[in-house]
Amino acid sequence: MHSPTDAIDALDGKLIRLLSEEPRIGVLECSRRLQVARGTVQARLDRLQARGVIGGFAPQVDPAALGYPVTAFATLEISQGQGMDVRAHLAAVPEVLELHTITGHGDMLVRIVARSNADLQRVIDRVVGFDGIVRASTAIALENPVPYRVLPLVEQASGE
Amino acid sequence: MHSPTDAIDALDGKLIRLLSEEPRIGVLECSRRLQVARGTVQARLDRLQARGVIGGFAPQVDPAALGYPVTAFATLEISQGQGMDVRAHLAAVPEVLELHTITGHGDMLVRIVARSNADLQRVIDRVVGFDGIVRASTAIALENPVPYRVLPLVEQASGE
DNA sequence: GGTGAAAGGTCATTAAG
DNA sequence: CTTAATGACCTTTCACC
Repeated sequence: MHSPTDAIDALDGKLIRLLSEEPRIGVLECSRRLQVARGTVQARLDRLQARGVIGGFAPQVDPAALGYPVTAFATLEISQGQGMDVRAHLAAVPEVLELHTITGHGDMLVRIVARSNADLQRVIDRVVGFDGIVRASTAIALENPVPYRVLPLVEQASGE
Repeated sequence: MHSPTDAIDALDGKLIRLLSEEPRIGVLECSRRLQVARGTVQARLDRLQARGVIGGFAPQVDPAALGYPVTAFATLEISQGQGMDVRAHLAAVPEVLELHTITGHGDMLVRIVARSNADLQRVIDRVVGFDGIVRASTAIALENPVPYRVLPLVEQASGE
């Protein structure tokens, strides 16, 4: 980390956008489309990965296509001092895709998936069936008008 | 959607896990490690992508490394009939990474990021500054004990 | 820049449901 | 009989030195 606010420039932004839209193209093809030398692209990619801007190129798996079309968000109230145990418990549940601790009364926000609305009950029971979880409120996700995205942010950060 | 073959088998699961852990290895290397023919790996990959199980191989961008280390979740209450307008408005905000409609009183759940806690105020103002948004409550994400993951689900779905 | 190596495609054969 | 896996061959393309 060289500077505290290391920003990315326009070339970085274009590179990320290009790779996001057509991930299977290689370094050489990128250099052609961006009108820069291939070494430049290679260097930028290495730098972006070294700085953690690009985490990796893992395949994006869709839980719905795996047979888990139901998404829900659960807010959990945790009793004092039980946080770590609850984390370990939640991390052991495959249907727990994501867990954040949030501001509030020792609260956690959990993203869970299930095979059906009926199955969601089973998942919730498993999630909240643990000492230290005082209260839980669940909201089922109906639609997803804006699926997870980062590109608009990349373009803003790179000043395009 | 409810096709009888929407399950993945053990080979699919191992393939996804292998590609998730080491995305840089190619099809040929996968075939060697999994002890199957290269054509098999390619056929499985094509099938997984055709069925939507694997969405793509886009680079994973970390908003924090982009200069947006603050994550928050906002729950919005929408007045009747304004849903579509609100969606378009939220989709136009780069800091809005994700938007779900959820069960409740015409509610939406929004995942947003900001450059700092102070900057979060600006983002929230922009998010909620729109006719049709009746009320908003925001929770700042403090820690992320379980970052978004799908592998445990893949292993469960493939019966490993 | 040049070169060894992979990706991507097709094919016939074989195995299994 | 339908679907899938396999190994062989070929051409283009890329990654690495």
